[in-house]
Amino acid sequence: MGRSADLPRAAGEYDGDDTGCTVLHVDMDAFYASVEVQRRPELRGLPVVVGGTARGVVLAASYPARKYGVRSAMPMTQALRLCPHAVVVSPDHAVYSQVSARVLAILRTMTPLVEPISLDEAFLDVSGAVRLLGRPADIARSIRARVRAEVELTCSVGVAPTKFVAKVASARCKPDGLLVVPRDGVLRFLHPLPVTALWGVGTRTAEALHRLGIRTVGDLAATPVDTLRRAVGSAVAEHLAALASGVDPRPVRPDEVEKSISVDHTVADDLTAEADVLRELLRLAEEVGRRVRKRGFLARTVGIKIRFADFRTVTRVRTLSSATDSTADIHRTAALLYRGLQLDRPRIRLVGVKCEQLEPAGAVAQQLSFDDVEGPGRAGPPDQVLDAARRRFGSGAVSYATLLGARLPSSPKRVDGPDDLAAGRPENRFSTE
DNA sequence: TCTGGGGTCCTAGGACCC
DNA sequence: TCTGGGGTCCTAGGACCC
Repeated sequence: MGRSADLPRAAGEYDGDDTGCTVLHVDMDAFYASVEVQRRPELRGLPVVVGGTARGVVLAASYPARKYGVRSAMPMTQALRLCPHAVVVSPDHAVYSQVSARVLAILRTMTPLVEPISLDEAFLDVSGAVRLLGRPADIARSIRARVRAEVELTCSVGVAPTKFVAKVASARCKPDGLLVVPRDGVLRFLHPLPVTALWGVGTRTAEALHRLGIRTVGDLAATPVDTLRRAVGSAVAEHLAALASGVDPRPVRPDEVEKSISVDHTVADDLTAEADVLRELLRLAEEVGRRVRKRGFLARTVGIKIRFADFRTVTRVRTLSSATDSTADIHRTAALLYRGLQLDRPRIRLVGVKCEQLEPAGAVAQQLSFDDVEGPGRAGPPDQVLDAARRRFGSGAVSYATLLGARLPSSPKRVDGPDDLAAGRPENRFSTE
């Protein structure tokens, strides 16, 4: 999403010689904004900013908007100060996913070795495709032409011997560009770049490096690793030293398995009452549980995240005695962790729920007991019924009565009592709207 | 200026076992 | 009676990426 450092444009600098290149990095240009312009052609040429609420950040900015200094991840309020006449569009992830799938389908006709990084970015290992499809640079040109013709969007492609260099190359030729960095041009290409171009150098690490007088990738390459270790820790030091000398052994991995599933939400108005927080935790637990079940996982660890009005953030996790995919288990654990914080009159802006230590549901030995014939922690029929109803009737079709209560405050005589409401306890009953 | 939501990886301390 | 070092698991926080 163009989050890397703003690098000077250098299209064509090394175009042509693709000796030693096996990796392509394909990056859609201003992806969400471009999709919105495509859906509404009257927006073409206008500053378009895709972003959520007043408390949100910019998810994508069209190139006309970038002329005003608007960037991804910038607070929405700041973006609108820079560009007051920007057209603000709410994100529509379902549509972006569909467009992304069409792009990925094109990439997979080139090679099965496609590693998606996000909806708008992917790496390709084309080392096995050259005999069939031609040189890496030709494959890159072919991808750009087909994405333009079939999806009617532009992308930029970096071609290089490693993932990291391919990624920097695509950032350097945006928008609508192609940049090839041959093996013997890697150091010449990397060393003049600012250290912030390195993968793994954010605000903090950049500060630490600047204190050592390191400003460019070349400076970093010339610094002893021991010096780096003292400044940024050994793992980061070794990682950066390798990247700066052009070494990046990470292969393109087409099938990464996720290690955690989480949902968090910044509320429009800070929460103060425990009942409201617990109700939000239930809503999030439902969502996380549904996704864990959809992926066929069981989770051994459940965690919460709480961010206060002053942006201080705390996390708590608990490892369960047996893995679970049940909304009730997830919510019960989340509520326990929240109560354990013993907060005194908190003002909370963000609440999150996370499942970790995921295991394939089939591979986990379920310990059966006599009074729990479904197996401890396993989703009982209610979760599955809810999941099925949502698939069939839409995500808003069914919900826990406690959550409905939040939307229907005046509903008369409900099935769950005020105690349940206060506790935000998931009842196994559900309602259909 | 006032900071989303989805993730990954690293560090460091403490518990516990051998 | 006092004390060692290594390995693994758990937890909290932080940096970073898209």
